[in-house]
Amino acid sequence: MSTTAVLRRFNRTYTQRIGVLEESFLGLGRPLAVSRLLFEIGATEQSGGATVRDLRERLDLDSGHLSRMLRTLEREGLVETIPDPADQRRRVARLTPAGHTARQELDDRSEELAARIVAPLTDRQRARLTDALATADLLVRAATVRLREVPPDDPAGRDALQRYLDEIDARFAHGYVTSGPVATEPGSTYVLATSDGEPVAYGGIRPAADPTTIEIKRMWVHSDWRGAGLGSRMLRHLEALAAERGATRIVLDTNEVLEEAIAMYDRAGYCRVDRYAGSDPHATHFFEKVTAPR
Amino acid sequence: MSTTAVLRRFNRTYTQRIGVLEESFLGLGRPLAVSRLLFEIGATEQSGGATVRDLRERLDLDSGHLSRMLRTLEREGLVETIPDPADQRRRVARLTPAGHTARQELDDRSEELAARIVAPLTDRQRARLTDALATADLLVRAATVRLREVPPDDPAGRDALQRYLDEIDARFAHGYVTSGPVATEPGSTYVLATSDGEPVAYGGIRPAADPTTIEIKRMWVHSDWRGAGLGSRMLRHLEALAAERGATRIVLDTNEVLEEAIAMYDRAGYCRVDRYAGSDPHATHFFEKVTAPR
DNA sequence: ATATTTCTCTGACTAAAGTCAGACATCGTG
DNA sequence: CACGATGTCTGACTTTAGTCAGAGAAATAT
Repeated sequence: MSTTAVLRRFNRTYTQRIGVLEESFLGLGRPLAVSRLLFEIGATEQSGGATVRDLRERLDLDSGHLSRMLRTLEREGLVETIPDPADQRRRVARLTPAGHTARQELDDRSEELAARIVAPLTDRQRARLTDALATADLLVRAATVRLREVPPDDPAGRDALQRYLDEIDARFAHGYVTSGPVATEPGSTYVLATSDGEPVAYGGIRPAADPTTIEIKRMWVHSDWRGAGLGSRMLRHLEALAAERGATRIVLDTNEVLEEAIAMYDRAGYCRVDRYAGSDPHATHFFEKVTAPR
Repeated sequence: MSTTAVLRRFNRTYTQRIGVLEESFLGLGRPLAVSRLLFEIGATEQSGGATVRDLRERLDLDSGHLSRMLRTLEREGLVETIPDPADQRRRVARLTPAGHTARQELDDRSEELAARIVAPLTDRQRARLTDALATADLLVRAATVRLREVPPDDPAGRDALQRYLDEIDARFAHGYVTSGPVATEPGSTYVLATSDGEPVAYGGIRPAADPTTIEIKRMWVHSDWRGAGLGSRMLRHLEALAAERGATRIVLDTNEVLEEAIAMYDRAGYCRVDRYAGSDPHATHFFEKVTAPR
């Protein structure tokens, strides 16, 4: 069966068998959406609560609708909203002690529901299901990652860049001298991949000396996401951008400590070349790929 | 990570990433539930349409609610309902030509959505996802199969019984003499497992001569469902019923052609014994299991 | 033939979800 | 400090969902 057929069949099974159960199980007197909201607020607690805007985006709700649900939860004494000290227009929602209790209850119910669903399975089946769902989870997440261009000084991009540097630093036995944030170069473009708003991959292109050559810079994939094909997807995306800009040759450099990256470049059809002009002084491996002129 | 944790995480991923997409994609002006209904009616077309009762069960809807949705579809000219010739109280719903078109459109959209979801994946990833979802589908279905007691003359039970006999017949090289429907024996209980209303497993118990012994009869698992652990689940269920009725010993017989069944009984702790009184004349293998008295 | 059960339908609701316009406060910028 | 942008809220809806009682027709049991 084709992937789409399997996906569609699974979707039917899933919504029918599990979606339905969920609603009847997690209601607890409240409408399901309100329960979900309570849950979501709780999920952001350690970072000091969520702003209304965050919640709206995460749950994809209308502003009026969300506001009303927040009032409902406040009336029940489960949530309190206070103005964000950093910006008084914003309001952050936080759970009250009673809210924590209610959320814990929800969590318990959810756990119980999951336990009930898998209860009829044998240990071996349960292990197979765990495996299958973990794989599916990773791949569905990977498939729905969003790539978008960001300015070089975008905070999420900066964050990704910092992690990239940290990792080289941590892996680099000889102590890597962080070169600090790069200045914006004309013609360079950076792309950020996010999942649930979290940066999961980053990379960019910049023109090289030769006008038909473009250099790929600062490719990074979040460590939790290695092996999900995100690296090659980002690479293909950047190659497409380079092609749009008329490049027929792509170069890039990397450091020997980034073994997975090197393997990926090999797989993606890059050839090892000598150090090229303009490469990073700390780089140890150099690649190029010549693409057919359009 | 535990199975429940993986299941819950997957559930979040799935509803957030795919559930949401689905609604925006498959609405097409109609409320989603109406679209689903249209789809479901179409799915039963080759068998001459679905009765209202069938639809109600499959979609788990209130009678009034469903009736109104059917009127909506009729008003749009997509569906027509006619009294069931076999039973004039029932009504069967069928798609009109326009309904077929609308359903096809839905189907296309659904296919397109699925294709879009998997588009960013590489071939290898797609294959992994297909695998994982097919496994998860089977296991989720298996986990949510419903077991219920049925009277010996329940039509679904009869159907299951017939398939059981057919299969022995087909496999039995020497030509099996079908013994016809068994008369209801006092104290016997039959259990039917259904998935989407389809019988997928069947079995029953009946008291043996010895009052502390109960015999398990007519265990059958749908061929599509072998290997999903349904057989052992049914077996455990019947054993529990037998225990409730005070049995401390369970016997059963089967035919050598049903190899998987024999393997299952071995795995489930049954010992091979000699032919016992009251066993089926065509049976070739006999088992017993002594359970601790309560 | 009468009573009972089964099946679908309508009426009359309540609850939840989702929309849209605009009020009001606050922030950043020139 | 005026001005546009941003962020949240309320009011005033419309649409879907979901419930429940009971009417009326047809089948089945007594």
